[in-house]
Amino acid sequence: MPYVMVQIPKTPAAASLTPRPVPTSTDVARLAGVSRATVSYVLNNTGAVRISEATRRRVHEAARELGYVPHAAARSLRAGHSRMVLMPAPAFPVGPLYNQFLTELQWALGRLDYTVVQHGTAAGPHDDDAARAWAELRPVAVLVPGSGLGPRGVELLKRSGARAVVTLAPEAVEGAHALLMDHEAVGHCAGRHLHDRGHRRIGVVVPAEAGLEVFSAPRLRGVRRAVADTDATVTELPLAYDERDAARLAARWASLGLDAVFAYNDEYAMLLMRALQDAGLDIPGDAAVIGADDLMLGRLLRPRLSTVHLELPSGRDLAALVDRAVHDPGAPPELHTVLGARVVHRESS
Amino acid sequence: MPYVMVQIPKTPAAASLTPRPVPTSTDVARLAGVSRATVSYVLNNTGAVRISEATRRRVHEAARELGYVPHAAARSLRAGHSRMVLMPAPAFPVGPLYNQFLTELQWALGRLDYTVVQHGTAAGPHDDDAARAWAELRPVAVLVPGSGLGPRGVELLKRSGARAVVTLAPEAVEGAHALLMDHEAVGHCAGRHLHDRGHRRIGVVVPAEAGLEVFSAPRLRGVRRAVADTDATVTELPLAYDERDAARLAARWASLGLDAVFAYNDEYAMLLMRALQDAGLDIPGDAAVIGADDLMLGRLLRPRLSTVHLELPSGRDLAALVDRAVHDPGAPPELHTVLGARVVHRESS
DNA sequence: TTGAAAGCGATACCAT
DNA sequence: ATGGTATCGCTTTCAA
Repeated sequence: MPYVMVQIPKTPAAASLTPRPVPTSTDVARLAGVSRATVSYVLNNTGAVRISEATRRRVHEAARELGYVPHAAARSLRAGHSRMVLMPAPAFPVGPLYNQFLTELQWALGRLDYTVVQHGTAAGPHDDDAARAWAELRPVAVLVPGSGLGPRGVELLKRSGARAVVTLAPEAVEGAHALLMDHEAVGHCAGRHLHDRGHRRIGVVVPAEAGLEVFSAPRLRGVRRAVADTDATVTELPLAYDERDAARLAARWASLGLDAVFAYNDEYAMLLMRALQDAGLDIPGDAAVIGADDLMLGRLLRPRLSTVHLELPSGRDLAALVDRAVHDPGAPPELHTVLGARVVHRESS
Repeated sequence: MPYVMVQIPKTPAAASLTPRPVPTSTDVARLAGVSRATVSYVLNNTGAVRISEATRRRVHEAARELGYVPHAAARSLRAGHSRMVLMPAPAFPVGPLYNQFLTELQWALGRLDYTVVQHGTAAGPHDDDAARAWAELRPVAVLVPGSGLGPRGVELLKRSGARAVVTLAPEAVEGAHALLMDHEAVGHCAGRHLHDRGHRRIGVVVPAEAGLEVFSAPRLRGVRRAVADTDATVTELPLAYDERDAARLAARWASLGLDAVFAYNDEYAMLLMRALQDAGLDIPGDAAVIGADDLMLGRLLRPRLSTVHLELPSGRDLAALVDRAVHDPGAPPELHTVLGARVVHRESS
């Protein structure tokens, strides 16, 4: 590590030679002079059993003194279930929109007394190994962002005790609840908007970055669908998220003969718009530009960036869905369409 | 939920009336006609014990047929340890920089065979409850972003078996390894840059958004320190991340009598710069602006945004630190300074 | 009001 | 080469 490094001077070297074993409820019981059962009763406030105030105090005291913390694994092993909601880390780079959604969701599930846990192992395409890794933790519910989980994975999770499996992706998976993020609708919106405003030769930015095809492909399809049966054409425009590639694209803009572009999202839109302007093109005169995600960013550009505003489900609603599903695992999968897409027309289109 | 909803038509209603219990190693043993011990040997490829090829096949077969997945809780209970690295969700809104760092880190730890788990419960300021919640999971290591964990929390985690506690914050915590993100250095950089270029009345944006004080306070201090013993003044400028507030600030700009501003980061810088431009001010003539984080965004603005480039530790390095610490829990805490900060001078300052 | 003991699922030692 | 069994930490039923 190429950084300054300092050893803390004062270090009681002897302290950790024999690291004390982690205190268990047995230790607490011994110190308090009661049985393990009593410890459990006191610390869990078991209603059905009455324990004298004096004993309670002694137990709490002992627990505090030892720094006792119950062992979640042992507990859920005994209980036969946990309240862990597992969420694999998304396989795609997440934007601010999605991030806020995640935060909200975690908070909402926390309020419902679930423990939210993001598992570092993402799902490859139809990857049963990933599903198995998640299943080992015996979560009560699994929330999978993006594709990558197949029907077999869902079955595996359910057979491992997951009472609810929810996917958050463009397409539903057999057996799982689905929050359908209809990215085709996003493209469709944008495409129709551009067509309505008289544009006929439409470019669609497709990010070169890996992991984004999940979103970019349906968005492209959406544009195609929007102008099908018209005289408009749709041209795919691969673009990496860096200035050089944007400049290159801008340089050959004239030769492409396009009059409008749906730039995948606001960030790519900004990148491309800047490159086009630097190449001397007028926005929207020479080329209309529209992004997506409705980031603050777009409002600050000149001309102000038109965009497709996306409405993600609220964390509270999704948390409620999970809770419902956990309570009634037998219920048939719910399929929700959760991407409200609408054009916010500003000045760039 | 205000969205289209569809019930999947085909639902074998009877299938889940009595949800089959989750298969255990006992079930596998029974089906394969062997003992649980043998099952364990086979599935874990135990080297010390030799099992006939025929038996192995039968066991694997049975496991596959039942969809058997080992129970992580039971396993780690028996083993007395796990390879879970726990990371509380950061309490502050994370930017793209930090996000990429996290992704890289997860990947690197995964390569070292750790299971990375993000716990939804963030730490309040010196909140022992949060620490307790994490300790219940008996992680082998805990990685805490931001402040919020006190020495007591560290002690609690260690007494619960955590072999490494690493904080990622501006200040070290007694007993824990620390990756010191020296945000004061960021402010110092920016402050000195502005001063060197002849600016004397310096404003410093302090985001109004909650959770950001952890970063904004030391950055402000850094600027103050940079111009201490000079004739320059430093003015604190509270700013919410929205256009209205930025416009308000821009409107009273003249009355503030400032000639330069360190805008906390590139996003706030863009917001403010736009507002100032809209108010008719020339950048950098009437007001020099510098941001931080060196986002792509800044290069696309006109004038191009000067910024403080931050060098975060590589995920691989941090993963290595964690691994080292896990192997030698007795070692004294390492203190690393991990924010390489340097000014990238462009056109806005 | 409290304690003894069974059992959750997986593993590893010690027999056979 | 395989099986019996004690054990990890905790909860809960049943007895006292």
